[in-house]
Amino acid sequence: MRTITIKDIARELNLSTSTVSRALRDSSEIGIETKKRVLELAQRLDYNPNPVALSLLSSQSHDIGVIVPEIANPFFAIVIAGIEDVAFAQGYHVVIYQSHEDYEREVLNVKHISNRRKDGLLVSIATATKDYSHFKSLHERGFPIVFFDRICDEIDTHKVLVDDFEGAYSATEHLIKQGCERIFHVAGPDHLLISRRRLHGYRAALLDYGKPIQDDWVVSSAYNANNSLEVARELLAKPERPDGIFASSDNIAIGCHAAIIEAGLSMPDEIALIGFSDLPISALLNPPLSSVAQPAFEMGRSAAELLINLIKNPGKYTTPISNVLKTSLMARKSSLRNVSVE
Amino acid sequence: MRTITIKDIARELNLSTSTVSRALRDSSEIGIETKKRVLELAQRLDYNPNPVALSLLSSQSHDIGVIVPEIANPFFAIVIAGIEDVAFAQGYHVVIYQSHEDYEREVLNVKHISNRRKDGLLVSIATATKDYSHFKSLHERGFPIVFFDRICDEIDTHKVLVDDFEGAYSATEHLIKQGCERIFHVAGPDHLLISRRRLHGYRAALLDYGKPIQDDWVVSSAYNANNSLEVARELLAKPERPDGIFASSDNIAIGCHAAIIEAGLSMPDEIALIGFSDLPISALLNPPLSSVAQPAFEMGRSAAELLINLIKNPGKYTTPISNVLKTSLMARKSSLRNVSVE
DNA sequence: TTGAAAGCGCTAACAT
DNA sequence: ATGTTAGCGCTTTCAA
Repeated sequence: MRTITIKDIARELNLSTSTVSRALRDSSEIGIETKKRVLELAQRLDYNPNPVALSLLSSQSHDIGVIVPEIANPFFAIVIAGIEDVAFAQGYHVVIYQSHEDYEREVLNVKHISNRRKDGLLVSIATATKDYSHFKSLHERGFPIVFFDRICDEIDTHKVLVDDFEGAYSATEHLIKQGCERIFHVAGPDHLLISRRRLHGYRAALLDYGKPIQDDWVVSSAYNANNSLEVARELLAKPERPDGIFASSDNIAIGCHAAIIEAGLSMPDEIALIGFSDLPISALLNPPLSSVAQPAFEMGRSAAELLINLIKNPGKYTTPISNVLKTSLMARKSSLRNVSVE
Repeated sequence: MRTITIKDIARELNLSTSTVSRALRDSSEIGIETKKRVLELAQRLDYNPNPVALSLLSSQSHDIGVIVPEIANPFFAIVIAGIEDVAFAQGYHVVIYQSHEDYEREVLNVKHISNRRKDGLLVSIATATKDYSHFKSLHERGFPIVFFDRICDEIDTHKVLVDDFEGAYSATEHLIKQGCERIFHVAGPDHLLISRRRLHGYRAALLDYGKPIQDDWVVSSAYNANNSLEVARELLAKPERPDGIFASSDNIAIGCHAAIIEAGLSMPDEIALIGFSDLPISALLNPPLSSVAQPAFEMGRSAAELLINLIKNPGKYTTPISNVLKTSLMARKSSLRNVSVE
């Protein structure tokens, strides 16, 4: 697997490597004739500069690292597509890392990213993470970081998120307007900010509409369908069932959806259901799942733009931006009862 | 962002860099005392070897590249999890590339992988790819490649796949045994081997059971639910509807599922449906989707093992292995009619 | 047991 | 307009 280097070209053309290097980078101080000869040979030999050497020289890799909990979660897959969209156009390559919701793994990922001289980091933190020092020390060393979705409030850098409170509020409001009286919330893990904000939105809506707030109407689930399926089964087995459920994510909602069907209950009449994120699959369920749509692709784009900005202006202190994106309510059959128009 | 190098340690300890290097690698020719001092200081300074320098030196990156069409496809996400499982344990890092089913993109990915001195490549080819020369030239230069799932027959290297023919055969057989008479097949794109093999399995089963084979009972769809939803809508609008559908993948089946519900047809009584892959979501649909399960995680593990083997034994010619994994039929409500037991 | 020097591929002063 | 030299961080002969 011998690869062509600048040396090969120099030898063949009886030039020094620096001349070749300059010719290749189209430097103005190289003779037009020489330039042509170099370019032609490079072309013929299929010369490719060795990025590793470049990286060693410049301490830049033109790679940006992205840590997400799971790529299998379509929400993150779409965010990544948005990130790649911007990064690719700017000449950066996106290296994807999965924390698998595990703290140790996340720490390892961060270490890898820092050691491998990635130019920056985009991250949505793992459920298990309660200590943020691995991010903090990186940030303090001046390493460009942007948080998205599952952000960390303790670190003063750019963030991209949606208005979780408002999204949750409108989802709950929607259930209220559909005539639901016993609205439960299947929340995400407590310590994640998004879980708490969505919970607060749920509570605020109930409060505003004069509905009782019952602590035992809120149960918690991991952000995946397997876990929520179990949680929902228990919920539905209780004597006092909900007649409406707001799930903290679509994955959670999908588990609830399956549990409701399994229990032989009708949706939305006996139980109305709404999720959060509007995954592509949601509209294809039976009945189609209502959800609070998040602009995942746009979130990825925005995060990448902010990060690249940070990378290109090193040291320059810029006030951290928190870009809060809008959600929109997608009301579908899983929650739309035949009530008088709102 | 100054980072600690071997030089810093050498200076501080009044040693040469080579001594430090040797001490760090626990060379036997270094005094026990010196070793201790070096190790301690390295620890205290949080020294991390620069992998970029190592990579330039050794032409190895300890990275392996994986190209998949889309990480948003849960099948590939699971395969990747399997790959990471093996790679991680062997000290390799997995760099994920998406072709987005696009040929140009795939070529770029291959180029990146080769330029960046990745140690090997695992790949499942894009739908749009009809020319394999980018893989061929890499392979001819001795670069380790293993294909999985969407393999390329023209290149003589390790492959990991499932028995698509048999899986498709048993799915079709299952529909026949459920009493279906008009079994349609929503196939994948023609030129993909997996599509063709599944189509052949479908045909073979019909033939064996003395059922007619009708060309217009086979329609083609991209491997995603959006496209298959449209295809299925057309199918169901025709005067002579199917009473059974075998879809070439679960994503395709999910679109069909939604179309069948949308058309108000009952599943499995009016139309029985079965897919291929058994994605995690499939069992959660309403009605739950029957499918041919593929061991995706195992496929990833096997592919990674074969690749690392190839990497560790460079040049050594080994007869290419095709590891064909078993599928298993998951019969669920979308196809299970109340017929006498098979 | 340790050090000096060369080199991986490339670029950027600093010559000429 | 082109060449020489040094160096990015590290390992590895070769010397001592």
